Amino acid sequence: MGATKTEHFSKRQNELAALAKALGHPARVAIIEHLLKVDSCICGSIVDKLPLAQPTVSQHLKELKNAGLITGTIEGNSICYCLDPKTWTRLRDLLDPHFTGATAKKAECC
Amino acid sequence: MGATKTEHFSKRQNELAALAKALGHPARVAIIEHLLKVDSCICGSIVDKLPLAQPTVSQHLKELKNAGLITGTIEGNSICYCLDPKTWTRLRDLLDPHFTGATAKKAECC
DNA sequence: TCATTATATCGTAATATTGCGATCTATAGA
DNA sequence: TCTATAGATCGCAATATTACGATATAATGA
Repeated sequence: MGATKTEHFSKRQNELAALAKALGHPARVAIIEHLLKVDSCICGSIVDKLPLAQPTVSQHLKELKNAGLITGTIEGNSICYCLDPKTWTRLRDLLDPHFTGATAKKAECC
Repeated sequence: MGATKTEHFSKRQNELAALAKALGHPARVAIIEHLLKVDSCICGSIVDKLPLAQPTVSQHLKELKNAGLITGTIEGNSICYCLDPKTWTRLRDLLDPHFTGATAKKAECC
């Protein structure tokens, strides 16, 4: 009780759920959108852009990294975070059948 | 503390996060995929397809409904759940710039 | 070497999620 | 009306997430 029963679901379902979960917080969405905007790799100045304390941002970055959505590379004194295109492609592929199937439905299915 | 500071983020960021969060559990992904598969509206037989008790499934359905990803219509004695194409279109639109931007990045950005 | 800067980690409090047994509600059918 | 069935809701226990102050780590520059 309380713990998600991941073992009862398929690898694919768990994979999609894990990626979606990583995006399931506005701070993490904001981080992603910031990385998109600055285009070049931004380092820890992400902290300045968010209304959260440094340890909290660090924790969110860690979760995004664990999910594979971003990478972090040591750049001298600081860390360079950027989006990982591989994982985003994967997420798109995982969601594509859902988008296609769901939007093909008639609005008043029931 | 412990409560997400949603008010500090944009409406768009919160909207995307809420949809992603709703998909952030394998059971809910499984429900969505089942609804996609049966194509016609399936009712409460979803419970039989999942390795979870009826109250738990009901709760997951509620969350998907709150997020707007599915609709539930009373059908005599039972309830007919189906995907809501509007919300799926919206989610695709919200994610599209991310996919486009992220996959356009060179792999070795750092 | 020592101070500074950048970031991660620890520890902890508040809150949210997950899961389910028990129970409630509402419709269907006898 | 009575009973059965489908779902929702309640209440609780276990666990996970969110947030942050304090502190640790590691590279930079004086």
